[in-house]
Amino acid sequence: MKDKLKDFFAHQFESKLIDEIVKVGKVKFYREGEHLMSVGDKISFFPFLLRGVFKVLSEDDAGNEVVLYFLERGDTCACVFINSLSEVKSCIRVVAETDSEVILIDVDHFDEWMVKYKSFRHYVLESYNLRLKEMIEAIDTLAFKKMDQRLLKYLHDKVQVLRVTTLNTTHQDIAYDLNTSRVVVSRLLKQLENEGKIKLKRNRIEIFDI
DNA sequence: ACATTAAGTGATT
DNA sequence: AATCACTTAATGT
Repeated sequence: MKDKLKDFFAHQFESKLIDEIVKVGKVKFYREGEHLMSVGDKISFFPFLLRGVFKVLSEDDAGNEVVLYFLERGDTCACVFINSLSEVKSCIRVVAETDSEVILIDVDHFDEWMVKYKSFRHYVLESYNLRLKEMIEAIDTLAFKKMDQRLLKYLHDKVQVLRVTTLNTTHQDIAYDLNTSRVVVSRLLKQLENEGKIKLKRNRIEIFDI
């Protein structure tokens, strides 16, 4: 297991840092649908995603939720960084899209590593930048795009991160992720099917070109 | 065969 | 684009 981790980080971090990660990190498995973090959770660790896909959602008091972006191998949750420094509670929900493997590091190491390791600083700033970009993209689609375009982006993103052409999901689940109604999703999907872009079956969507 | 859940559709706001 | 009310289709027991 340790060698596996070393290989995983080898191109990213200096070896001393890798040793520390291996020493203090705890590897954890998440089943599809399990929460890595819920709204209101106190953040006591930060994650490196080793395998699998997570989706990051924003959720309000009324229970409305919207998918912001997906996380994949090598990613981390930048929202955590903001919160790592102070004792803030999570403003987002992170849910496993597939069975996943994560290495968790206690936030206590964060400050120290930021000072000690250049590669860590770079990694943090880079992923922060990346998440910010995705966040802006998410805001953009939410504010300016109509539902048909939002659905297209959703399907596109999902196919990309999961590296599949067939999604095993229901119209209702998509509706939850986009915070709209099932009927609307069904109609828009039907339209895409008529355009020859997808093929619909029960609990399944085959995607040809998006 | 029957019940349950997913998906399709017209009409209305 | 949302909601209602209803139908049809697929799937599990």
